[in-house]
Amino acid sequence: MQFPLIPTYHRINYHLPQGVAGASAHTPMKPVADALQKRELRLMKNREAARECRRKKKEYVKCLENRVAVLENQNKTLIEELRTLKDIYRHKVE
DNA sequence: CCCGCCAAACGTCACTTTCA
DNA sequence: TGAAAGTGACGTTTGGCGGG
Repeated sequence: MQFPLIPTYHRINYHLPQGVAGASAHTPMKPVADALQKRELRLMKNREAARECRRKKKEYVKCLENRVAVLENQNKTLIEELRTLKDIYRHKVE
């Protein structure tokens, strides 16, 4: 994979809100600063959201794995029990 | 040491879902 | 219905480990 010189998400004007990225010398710079600040806030929130999302997913997967382990044990026990009962039955009919 | 490789964690974007 | 939160996908970074 090619390593981009400047990753897209580090480019200053990347995906600024509509009508802001191309601010010319004639337009005041404040809206640009506001938009940048807004973008930074959005990125920060999303960063944290992504972390939380991964944490929850990891926890969920761990729960599922625990459940699998429990069910596998139950299954083993039941198979063993069935074997025992079959043995008892066989001895009775003999 | 210094690589190359791998897995896990990360940041961002784009899209979806939720909720006031 | 629009803003905010949640999440899948993708590319990047990081840290550990074995082999030369």
